[in-house]
This record gives sequence, structure tokens and C-alpha cells, in this order.
Amino acid sequence: MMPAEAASSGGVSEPPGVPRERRRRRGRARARTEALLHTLKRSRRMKANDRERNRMHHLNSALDALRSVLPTFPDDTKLTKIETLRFAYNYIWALSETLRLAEQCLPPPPAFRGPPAPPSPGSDAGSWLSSGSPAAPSLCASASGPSSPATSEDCGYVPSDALRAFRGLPPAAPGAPCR
DNA sequence: TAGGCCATCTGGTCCT
DNA sequence: AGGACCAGATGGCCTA
Repeated sequence: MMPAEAASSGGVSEPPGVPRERRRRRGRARARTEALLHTLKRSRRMKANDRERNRMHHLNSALDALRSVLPTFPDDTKLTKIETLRFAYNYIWALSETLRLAEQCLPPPPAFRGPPAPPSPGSDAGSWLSSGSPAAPSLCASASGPSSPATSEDCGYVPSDALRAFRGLPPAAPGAPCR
């Protein structure tokens, strides 16, 4: 099975001339040490498995939190992990585009102090923005930022009218004037 | 039944 | 040394 076990189970023969009783005692002692080592390894492995399981659970919780802020239709559709990541990427891109277009159309009010707080998915709502970096996501090698949406090949595709579609609105007319 | 998705285990590597 | 992270392997469950 495991190389380590295979190596440890192989016996090394005693040199000749050692009394039989002493050899037997030595053999027993070695067996005890090996058993101890085995249980030690086993318990370490089990602890590591436990940590790994917890780590994956945390990862899944984070993924669930991400899912919960993504619009899906029908509402109870559960995105797979990869779909969640791809969709999130595209959703962020769509939001950025919307923001950019809105800024082009509307001059900011005089007392504008920045964007409103994001929707809070849970108690640690702040933590998911805690990096403080507005840097564009770069999940896809082919995408360099919000100005270059994901290709269908790499990250799936959400049309630029995604946000309108999310709200049940018809797509905007191409080249429609701001107002 | 094949294929997709997922959870878990495991050993290796890197970091503190 | 021990923990975190990662990728590969494996087996279970579900769906077309």
C-alpha cells in the first residue's frame, strides 16, 4: 500500500552470535516501536484529515455566501462550484459596466461620497471587501479586466444586458442615447 | 450506463 | 514540528 509502511515492515536480520533471548527481546521492542510509530502516524493523518475537511467546509461556506448574492433564475437553482465562480466573474463585470455607463450618463451629485455599501450576505459582510483593492478580477487568462468580459471558452458568457435580464427588463437598444 | 459533481482521503510542498 | 494549501485518487450519488 504505502511506501513508508512497506519500508518499515521489511525485517533486517540480526547479526549472528547474538543470544536467542536477547534477539527475541529486541524484536519485541522493535515491534512495539513500530506499532507506536504507526499509531502516531495514524493519529497525525487523522488530524490532518480533520483539518482538511474543515478547510473544505470553510471553502464551501464561502462559496455558498457567494452563491447567495448571485441572482439566479429560477431562484432555487443551485449553481455548481465552477458555475458560481464563472458567474460571479461575469456578474462583477456586468455590474462594473453598468456603473461605468451610469457614470457616463449622469454627473455625480455634489455630495457624492462613493458607492453605497454592498449587499450584506451575512455577519462578515465587510470581510469580503476587506482587501480594499478595486483591482479587476483576473480569473481568466484571457480577460484583462472589466473592459474585457470573459470569453465563452474560459469563463462562460453573460451578455452585457445581463443586469437588465436579471430584473426582467428587455435588453437596451444598441447605441441608445443616455437620455 | 456513462458522465458530471461532490466529499473525503492522502502524500507532497511550502510556510511560520 | 506542525499547520495550511494543493492536486491526484477514489467512491458515492444523481441525471440524461
